[in-house]
Amino acid sequence: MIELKVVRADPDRVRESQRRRGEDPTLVDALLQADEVNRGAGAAFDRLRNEQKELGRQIGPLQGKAKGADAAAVAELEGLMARAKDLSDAVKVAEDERDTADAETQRLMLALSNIIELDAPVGGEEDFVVLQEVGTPRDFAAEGFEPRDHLELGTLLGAIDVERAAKVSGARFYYLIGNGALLEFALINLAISQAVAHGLTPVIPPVLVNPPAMEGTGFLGQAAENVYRVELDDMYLVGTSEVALAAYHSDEILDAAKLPLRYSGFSTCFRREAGTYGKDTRGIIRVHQFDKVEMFSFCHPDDAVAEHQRLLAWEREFLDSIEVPYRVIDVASGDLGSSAARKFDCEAWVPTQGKYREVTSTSNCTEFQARRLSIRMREDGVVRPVATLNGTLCAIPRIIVAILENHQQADGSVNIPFALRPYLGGREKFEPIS
RNA sequence: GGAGGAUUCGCCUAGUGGCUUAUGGCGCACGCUUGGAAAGCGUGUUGGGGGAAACCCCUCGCGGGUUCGAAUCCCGCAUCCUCCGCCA
Repeated sequence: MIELKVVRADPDRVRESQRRRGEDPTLVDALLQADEVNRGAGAAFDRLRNEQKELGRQIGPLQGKAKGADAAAVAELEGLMARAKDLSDAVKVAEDERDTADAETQRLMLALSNIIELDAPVGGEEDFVVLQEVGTPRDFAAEGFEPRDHLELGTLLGAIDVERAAKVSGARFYYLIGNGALLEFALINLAISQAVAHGLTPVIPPVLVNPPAMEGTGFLGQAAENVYRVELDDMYLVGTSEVALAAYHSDEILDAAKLPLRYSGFSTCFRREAGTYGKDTRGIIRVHQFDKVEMFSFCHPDDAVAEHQRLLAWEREFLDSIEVPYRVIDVASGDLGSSAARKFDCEAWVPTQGKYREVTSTSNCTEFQARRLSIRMREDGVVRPVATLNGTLCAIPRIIVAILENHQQADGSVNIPFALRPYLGGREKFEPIS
């Protein structure tokens, strides 16, 4: 959530942010009104409660005197008790009113998305700005053969089996087998060693989390329909290890001098992919379950923009090392998640689709998640929220798509990028199985 | 799944209904002392909200209840520990 003081002091800025996102700007006005009511109710409760406590302090000693059969004390006590009784009722009513007003304010606070960075391009999904293109797509026509798509290649190589996965789990599932499984392990090893080389702490987090963790990271808002819920136990399967990494330091006050704290989480990710019927039905581009190495940083809010660039650079380093053409885009305001103030995606070239497809994504969530999860820092005695940022290092299926399609040869074999070879026993290529 | 125990400030801890405005220690910060340090002494040290300020309110795992008044009594839940059962 954003800071209530900002909403009070500069409501126009928040309205503009909502507008650019294509979300409701009148939420701001509803919130301001709820806040007004809430503060009034809070002050009323405080006053009554103060009076009640003061009265309570008089009753105690008086009861001692009254026991000594002091008639005046008994009379006074009766008077005080009568007033205290009335006050008690009034306090309960005031407390209910305050709680109601507070819950409404809180509800609206949680409904507001993060304030976007003003430099982000304005518009919808198609209004992104291309920041950079790296590498050149191969000219398969010039090479004299028609490229196979990743599923055909994966099947030839004995690396991917979606037919049997459909039998076992249904649509949008897959087996990585043989070379496919080995490729995943190699990718993870490469990603983690790069992360460790940059000083990130590797983490294997839980993938089943409780409601506050999910809510705090911002995935129960507009993204809720894509989250798997384990109803019997009131838990959620994470769609990204970002959830477990962000919540790792929840309810903590970190030492500002020790920031940034950087982690790289490896976990399985689960996504319902609701509302994507008919999209990417072939292959493993859009699946319900996949493994991913994710970077996560808790940093000083003043450093967040620079940290965002750092995460982007590390994403690019990984893509460079698997030698596929890609571009970097600045995601438009209407396509940001509710937590993100700014988002950059890296999209790898997919030859058989003739276009770039998202493979990694990095978001600056500023203090939005930290407020919800209560992750703060102490700096010169002052306590304030940290900034959180996340970025994909390697989302397995899409990286596999990019590698298979971009490094394929006419005979159906696939050259292994140099950086991966050490993690595959020095092999240079995957060959079709007989 | 069953039975017991625990949960108070960064850590340890006192606290069985009203002088609790929560005790003491460790740690930490600042100061005094010192040639310098240690020790010693003094002061400060949970978060959050409201208010111009004085100050007020909330916060003793969480949620209810009893009461004029709850860290304290009652009920429910969560987490952790021990034992039993089951199990990778």
